[in-house]
Parts: sequence; C-alpha cells; structure tokens
Amino acid sequence: MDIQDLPLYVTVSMNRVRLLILNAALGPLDYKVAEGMHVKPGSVVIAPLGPRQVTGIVWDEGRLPGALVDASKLRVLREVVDVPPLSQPLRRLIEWTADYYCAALASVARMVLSSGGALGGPTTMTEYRLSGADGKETGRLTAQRKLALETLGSEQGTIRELAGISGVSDGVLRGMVGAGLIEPVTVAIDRPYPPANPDFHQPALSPDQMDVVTHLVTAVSARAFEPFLLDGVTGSGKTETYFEPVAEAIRMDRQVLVLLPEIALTENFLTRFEQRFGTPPVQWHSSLKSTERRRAWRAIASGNAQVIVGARSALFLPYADLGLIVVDEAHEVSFKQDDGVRYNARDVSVMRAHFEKIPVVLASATPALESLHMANSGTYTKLVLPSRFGGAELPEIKLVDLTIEKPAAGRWLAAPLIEGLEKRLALGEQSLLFLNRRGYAPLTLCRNCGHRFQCPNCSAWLVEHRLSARLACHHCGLETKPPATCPECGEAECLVACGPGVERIADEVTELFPEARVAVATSDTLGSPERAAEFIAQAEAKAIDVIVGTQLVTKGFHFPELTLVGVVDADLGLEGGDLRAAERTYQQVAQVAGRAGRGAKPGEVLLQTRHPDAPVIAALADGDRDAFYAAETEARRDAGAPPFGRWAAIIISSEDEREARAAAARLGDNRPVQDDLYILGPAPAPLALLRNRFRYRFLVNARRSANLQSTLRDWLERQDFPPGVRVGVDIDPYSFV
DNA sequence: TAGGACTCAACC
DNA sequence: GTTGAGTCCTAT
Repeated sequence: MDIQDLPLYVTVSMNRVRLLILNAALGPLDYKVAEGMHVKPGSVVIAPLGPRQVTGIVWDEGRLPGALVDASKLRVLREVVDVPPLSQPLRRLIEWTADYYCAALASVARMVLSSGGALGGPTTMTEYRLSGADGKETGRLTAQRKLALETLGSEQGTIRELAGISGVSDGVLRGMVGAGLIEPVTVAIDRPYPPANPDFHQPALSPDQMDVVTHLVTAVSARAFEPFLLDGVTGSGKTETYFEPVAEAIRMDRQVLVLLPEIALTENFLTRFEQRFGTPPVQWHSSLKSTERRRAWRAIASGNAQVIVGARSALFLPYADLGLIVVDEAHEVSFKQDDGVRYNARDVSVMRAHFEKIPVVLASATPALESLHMANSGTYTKLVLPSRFGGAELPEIKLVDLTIEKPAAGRWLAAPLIEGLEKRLALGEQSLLFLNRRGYAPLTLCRNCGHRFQCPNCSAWLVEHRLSARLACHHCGLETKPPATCPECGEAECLVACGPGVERIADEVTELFPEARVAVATSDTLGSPERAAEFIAQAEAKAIDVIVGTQLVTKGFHFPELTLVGVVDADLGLEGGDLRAAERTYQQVAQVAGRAGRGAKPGEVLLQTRHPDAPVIAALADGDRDAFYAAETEARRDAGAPPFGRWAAIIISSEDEREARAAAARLGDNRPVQDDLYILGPAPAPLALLRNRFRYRFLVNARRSANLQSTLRDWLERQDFPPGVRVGVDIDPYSFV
C-alpha cells in the first residue's frame, strides 16, 4: 500500500512525533517530521527549541505523558543523527531506570548518548605506523627505539596501542614520531576492531567449572532472560569459567558486556581475555580519550564491538545485539553511582538482561545479601564453585586482639603481624597489609593550640598525603600545601599527624625492615590503567616485598607468591553505624584474605581487631560464611532492611544553611503518613557540609508492600523548592553520609 | 531615561 | 537548562 492510500489520521500521527529531550528540566515535546525524513521510535534527532537546537530521542507513541499541543504549534525536526536508533529494550530500560531511581528520563537518556560525544565530533583520527626509515640517517638509535622498530612490523594503531604491542613506553614512541621513524596516518574513526576468536585457547577446566559452564552456555544459546548468581570462593577460577559463555555468545555473533567495579582491575582482565580470545576486548571507562570513546560507542551501536569490558557506565551503551551480561565482583559498592542518577549497575544489569531477553551472571566470592537471597529463593539460578582452582587451599584467618597485643605508641602493627612480615621477608615471599585509608594520616592537629585542619567546604578533616606533600579533602577534592605554621596560633613546627593511613603504615614497615621493598597501592598511586599494569608487573616479578593498600587491592589480583595478608584495622568499617557496615567488613576482609595463598604455598591472614567477639569478626576467624550470612539475614529482617524492606535517602541541600533547614523542615511537615512506610528526619546529614552546600537528610524505610517511589514522588511534588535548594533522592542507598 | 539586576514563564 | 520579556531600581 502506498502512503497516500492510508487514512488521513494515520498520516497525521506518522507525521507527528513525541521526543524525549535530553534536558532534565524539559518535558516531552512534539514535532513534525519533514517530508522525506525517516524516523522511528529510538531515532536520535536534532530539534529546534526557541532560538536553539536540542538533541532528542523519538519515543514510542503514548509512553510519554503530556497534553497534545495544537498541530499549528509544531515545528519541523531539523535532522536525524546518523546513529542507529536506540533499541526497544534500551528504551524500556531508560524508562525503568528513571522510574525506579526517581530520576528524570532525560538524565538517564543522557547516559546513553552523551557519554562520548559520539553524535558529533571528528570522523577521523590519527594512528601511527613505522615510516620505513631505519633510523641510521637520523643518528643514534636507542635500545628502546630499536626494540620498537623490531617489534612493530606492519602494526598500525594509536600510540597507546603501539606501546602495548612493542612493550616500549608512549614517550619513546612519540619521540620516534618527532624523529620521523614513525609516521601518522589519518584513518576513519569507524574502522573495525579485530575479531575475538572464541577458540583461540581452550583452557583446562575442573569438573566443577565444567558444570557451571554447561549451565551458562545453555542459557546463552537459549536467548532468554535468566539471572545467575555465580558464587565461587576467591581463587576458584570464576573468570575462566564465565569466559566459556562469552565464547558461546561470540560464536553466535552476539555482543557481551562484562562489568568490572574498578578501572584498576581492567588491566589484569585484558591480559587474561587476550590469552583466551587472542585479542583484547573493547574497553569503556571514564579515562578513554574522546576519539577512542567515539570509536567504541559507534562500534557498540553498529555491532562491530563484540565484547565490551567496562565500568558501570558501560551498562547504558546502545548495544546492537547483546547476548550476555557478566557483572564481576558483583557485590562491589562501586557499582552504585553516587551522583547524578543514583543507580546500582548490578541491579540495572538484571533489568537490562530482562528487557534484552538474555542471561546475566552476577559473579562474586562474597555476594551481596540481596543477591544471595534472590538465589536462595529461586529467583536467580545459583551456581557454585566450592573450591580453589588447582588444589590451592583457602588461607587460615587468625585474630590479633589489639587490647592484648598493643602496638607501640604511634605504631599500628602488633607483634604477631610484625613477626609474620619478618618470616615472609626471610623466606622471600610477599605480604599484603590492608587498611582502607588513603594518605598518611586522617587528621592533622596543632600540638600547641589543638587546631584541627578541616576542609573549608565540607564537614570533614583534611587528610595528610605525605607522598604528594598535600593536605587533601577526600570529599570535594580540595588540596593545599601543609602550612609551616599553625593558621590558628601561629606556632611553627607544631603539626601532629593523628591516626594511620596506608602511607604511614608503609613508613612503619620501612622503619622495621629497612631492606624491604614496600609499595603503596591506592587510587592515588594506581589511578591509571598504565600505572596499575606497572604495579602488577612489579609485584609479579617479585620486585615488591610488602604491598600496603586500600580496598583497591582486595580483589582481582593474583600474586602466587603472596602468602601473608595483614588487616591493620578490621574494626574500621564497623564504626559509624552504616546500615551495611557488617556486610561490607565481611566482604572486604574475605576478599583481601583471598589474595593470600593462591599459588602452591599456603596463605595466612592476620586480623588486627579490638572486638574479637563481634559477630562479623568471629565469623571471619571461623571461616564460617554461612553463619555470617545467617546472622546478617536475621539482623536485616529485624531492621526491615533489604532484602526484607527498602530504604531511600532524601538529601535537601543549599549553599544557605537556613534555606536548606527551612526547606527540609517544611518537607518534614508535609511527610506522608502510612503504616507501611516510616520516615526519619530531617536531620543534618552526617556530612552536614559538602562542597559548600549545607545538607539535611531524611531516611525512609518502607515495607515491601509500600510503593516507595510513587510515595516519594507525590511527597516531593507537593512542595515547591526555592531555586538554590537541591533535592536528591537515593533509592537503595549505599552511602549514608 | 538608559542600563543593570532580577524574576518568571515558555520552549513543542 | 536557556532565553527573552517584563519589572523594578538606580545612576546620571
């Protein structure tokens, strides 16, 4: 049938589209489609709005609320952006995420589109290759340059890629560009990635692993939604196991998303992936350069990118044909985004898999209680890897009671831990000390007048970083040079560091064992993938004796020579009354303990604690995971906490303290009263001042029967807030500051 | 009376 | 979110 033959009303409705505008403050807007312009739901378009142009997404008819404006007011769409239309499952995911997390649709859609400037920007990028010059005429040829000339052959890529191939640093390669040994080549940005080979290297798997593989491969072939909890002890070979369903998806010519909690972990993952599939996967994370980001985005949207490994933001990419999602270390708190749209990538992954009708694997040695509950109730399929790969034993965990074994004044390591380090140093084995505190000391004060160095923008102390000679606020990023004199009383050389940070522990180890090679491993020292890779290489080459690290070192790393793990302060996470404190402590300690004894030699773990009888600490010492989960489950049930009830936080903030307090008080007066939901607050948030904004907080606890989101939305919509006041809603919060 | 600071509603 | 219109106020 020709379009002219259609009844008039159909033509009209086809002529008119409703857009989701990528502007949180704007509702849906209707436009007219120009003659000859082809759009369908999901199309990304540029629309005129007043004097400017905005980006919008053509949405499914009838799914965005709003009155129908008169046809005469409609303006004509300017253009259709040259990217594939967002798929129907992705559109449903955007709607679900906005609804569940009480966020604007536009804010969620923005995560899909603007996370890369993929829509505009250049269509070409610069790559490099050997120019053919042999270097003789350009003078001296250093060993590094020679190595690059020998290894690169006909390889072509970005400087970073060539550095990876040749094993030569970027700096050397850039120098070679200057010397004419390497030449730039302009290439189209949409050039394809090399294909992964599902049969490149088939590893030998244990019978336990094979059982799990069979389940997962079947699920990938079935092309149906099925959530899995892959529950495997540390060192059980979870990664190798889930690589098999990844291979199956590649064989089916479908895409795979692997979410990792930290960029620092990707380096290790890339290596293992390349060993299995012959080529590294496509990466997605915040430190990608804009051309790389654009290339990845477009390859993902076109289907050329097969396997994508990324941080949580990779979850909202417009995959052309997703066949499997894997969330590795699925219990990790960093999957929860704590600004903008406060989503939990672990939970949204399950929803994405649901809409895409594909399996999703949550892999962890220490699953979140919520995930375990879903598995035990049969909602998720539970797959278990009960033992370490290759016969390695889980390490024994011993407690060091700090009320008995007291470290010397100004020291933090007790005698048993020091003896343990000494023994490992003598044997030439490696040790890891874990303390979840960056910097040298969490508090600096004046010994003359007692002045405490505080952040001017936040209600938080400034943390001394001795390696970079700075006082830093870990909340707003403020950094200052430590002053020579006290700003309060003017006394010179009066500043005292209070409490330990990893740098201070590293100093203590160096004082105890001057010959030991000590490395500090935190986001400050391993911030970029390159530095993380360098650290891993050094640790594997046994160029490090003692690693002192924050939570960054608790997972993913595999150092066969590491036989001692010391937890400097196992009680740290239990302070502060956080609703998930016990679970997080359990997970962190169990994960860091899992770094020990992964090779042939057995591992030992020492936990320094002042509360050896606390249930979490006792469960860790007994190696009794089930007891911990059982006790925590009962505690959660009593508290109406997840998974038995739900929490939400509402933060009212303003640069004006009185304005924030007044707005919060009025919201408190208007609180909904229902018996399946109760509301605590308003109270000053634990971080009462953050980035110069005063903050008041409500905590909402709801039974599962309550419709939490719609109650919150109604409540907040009943009140107008002054322009300077911000209202933030955090559903299923992880941070309680 | 011109120009600046500010508020407010519309933008399809 | 941005913009332009409208309002009020102040400096000349």
